[in-house]
Amino acid sequence: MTTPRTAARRPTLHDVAARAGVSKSLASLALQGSLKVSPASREAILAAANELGYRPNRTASSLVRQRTHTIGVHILDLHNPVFAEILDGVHEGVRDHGYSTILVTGNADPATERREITRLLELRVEGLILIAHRLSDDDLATIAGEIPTVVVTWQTPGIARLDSVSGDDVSGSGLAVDHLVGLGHERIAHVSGGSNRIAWERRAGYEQAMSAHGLEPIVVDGAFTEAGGYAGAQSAVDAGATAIFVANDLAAIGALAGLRDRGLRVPEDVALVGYDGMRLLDSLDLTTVAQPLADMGRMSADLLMERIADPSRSAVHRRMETRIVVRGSSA
Amino acid sequence: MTTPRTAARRPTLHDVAARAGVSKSLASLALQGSLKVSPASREAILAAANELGYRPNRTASSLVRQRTHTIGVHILDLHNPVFAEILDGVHEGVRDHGYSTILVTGNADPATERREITRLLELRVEGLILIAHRLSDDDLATIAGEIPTVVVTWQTPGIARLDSVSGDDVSGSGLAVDHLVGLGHERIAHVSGGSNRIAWERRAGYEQAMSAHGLEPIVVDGAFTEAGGYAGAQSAVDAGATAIFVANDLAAIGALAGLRDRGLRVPEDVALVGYDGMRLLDSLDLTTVAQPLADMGRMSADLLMERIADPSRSAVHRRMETRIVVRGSSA
DNA sequence: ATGAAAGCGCTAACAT
DNA sequence: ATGTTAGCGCTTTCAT
Repeated sequence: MTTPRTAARRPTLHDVAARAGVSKSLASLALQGSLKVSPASREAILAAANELGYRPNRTASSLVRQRTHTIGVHILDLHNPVFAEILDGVHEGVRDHGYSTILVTGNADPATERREITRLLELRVEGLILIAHRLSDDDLATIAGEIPTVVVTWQTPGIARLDSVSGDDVSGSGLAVDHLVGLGHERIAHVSGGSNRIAWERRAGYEQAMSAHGLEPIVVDGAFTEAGGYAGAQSAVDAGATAIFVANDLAAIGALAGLRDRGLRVPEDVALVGYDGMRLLDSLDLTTVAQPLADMGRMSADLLMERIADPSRSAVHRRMETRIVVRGSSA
Repeated sequence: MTTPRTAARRPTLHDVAARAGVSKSLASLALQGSLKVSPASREAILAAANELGYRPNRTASSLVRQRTHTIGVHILDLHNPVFAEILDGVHEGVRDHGYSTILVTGNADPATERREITRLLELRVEGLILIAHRLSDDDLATIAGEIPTVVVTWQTPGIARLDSVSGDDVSGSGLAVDHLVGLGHERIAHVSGGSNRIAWERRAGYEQAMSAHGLEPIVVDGAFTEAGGYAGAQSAVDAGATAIFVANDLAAIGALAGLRDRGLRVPEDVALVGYDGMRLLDSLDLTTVAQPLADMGRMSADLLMERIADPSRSAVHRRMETRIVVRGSSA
């Protein structure tokens, strides 16, 4: 237990110095572990700090140092485990470079998201990693012009200084189609992910691959959510599909439920393939197009550090390798 | 697009004031939307701020205001969707009271966690919400003595000023056992959640309920992870169980896989019940003991606000209502 | 090895 | 309605 303090006010460096009988500056040096503080003073200062329950005030030190050693991270949606897996890599990378992170989320609401990212900027984070976002290109350009920024999950070419890390969604979808075709399926439906960049790319990849195989595409509306997958899968079977390629893993889990509630078995009656590669799908025995999630996070941290070192270099866009992980849902 | 700035330095209030031809203080007032600024000045100031791409520096304003309007939130593990659901409630509650949040996680590693929470304190957050943690009682007491703090998911009685929001894990487990007994099961196994407070309580609830029904408890080691549930479920069937009560939902998903890989069907061969009530389980058709997750988060924000208003009131511990949600895995 | 002084960017009396 | 002044808690020259 620490020593009681006089009501509200937290002890400051001034208090510590006074108690140790030294100047503020010496106390500051000592707490930073400087070598030019005599052992006696150091000891007295450390003891005083301890007795008072002193906590350095970072807002004050950031202000004078003009550095926060902090990276701001925005996550689109905490409910999708995919983002947590990307975040693992981000954390590891950022920490290795001696930075800390502040995490915020807009809960997939554009207005909230904008507010939260603005707050990060006002907090003077030294870099920004956006694990998916709903920002306009204008906002994105403004932000990237102000502070080193990297976007994970897709690329936005044409914005100066904005780096990105993404998978190749077009070819990834092709992998899913090829796999299903290889299994002998012809009526392969795609449950889309809605109206967003990633959903379009995955859909385009699906359509390209289908026509490359001389097959008729069957696209049904969906969303990157369980509910979207649930309804989408049912529409797909109504359209006569024997195999379904769902736009992401979360929706694929919903699709599983949609099929079950129709009394259909997977894979006997309908084959199912998802997209993203979240770990949970292993337990569910669902085939998926897997992205190297943690590596993507790690890579985004690395790119960010490079841009912090050289803020004006031209934008770099990294495409990560995607592969298909075949499991029981398409056996 | 904003006006280019002279290399690195961000514009300050000083720059804005100079450009608008007024004093710093007036610029400050205007940007805060004060009414005692003439329309002409206001306009000039806003225009200048806009042209310069001015962003208020929060570290500076927090320092002088002695307030951050920020609540620190620690999450044990971002991979477990349960925590994201609790967080929804936290966000909503905190926002309603005019605060923002800074989110950190220790990734279930005690050392990292301690560092992250320390950082929150140094950042001068005005309150702390711990959505599960691995802190020692000593650390917890120190922190709660310094700053309003509430722990979600379990209670730690005997620490002054430390509030909590939790479910009743003992009676919750009883609900699971009662349900399974009602279905005619007698060989009901429990896959434990490891060596932690919550796991012990759920196990104790299970054992109490079993003996109340005159049944022999069968406890096998597990963990709050998919891997734990996978192995645990297989041990349970080896021990002759016809029904399995798993310590949490994530492990229950693992259990599903474990049973599937043994060629066992759910619920025909083995009935399965989880604990937590995460939304995902609806899609998976898994029965679970559900806690009102978002409500728990919301409640923790409310308690925190009450404690901020009255820091010295005695600790309050809220127990939330738990209920069983029956689905196909125990039909 | 130690202290005095200046100042980071901002706000809040207190003048006027 | 607007400007002057004095800090918030800290770090960092620059003396000594």
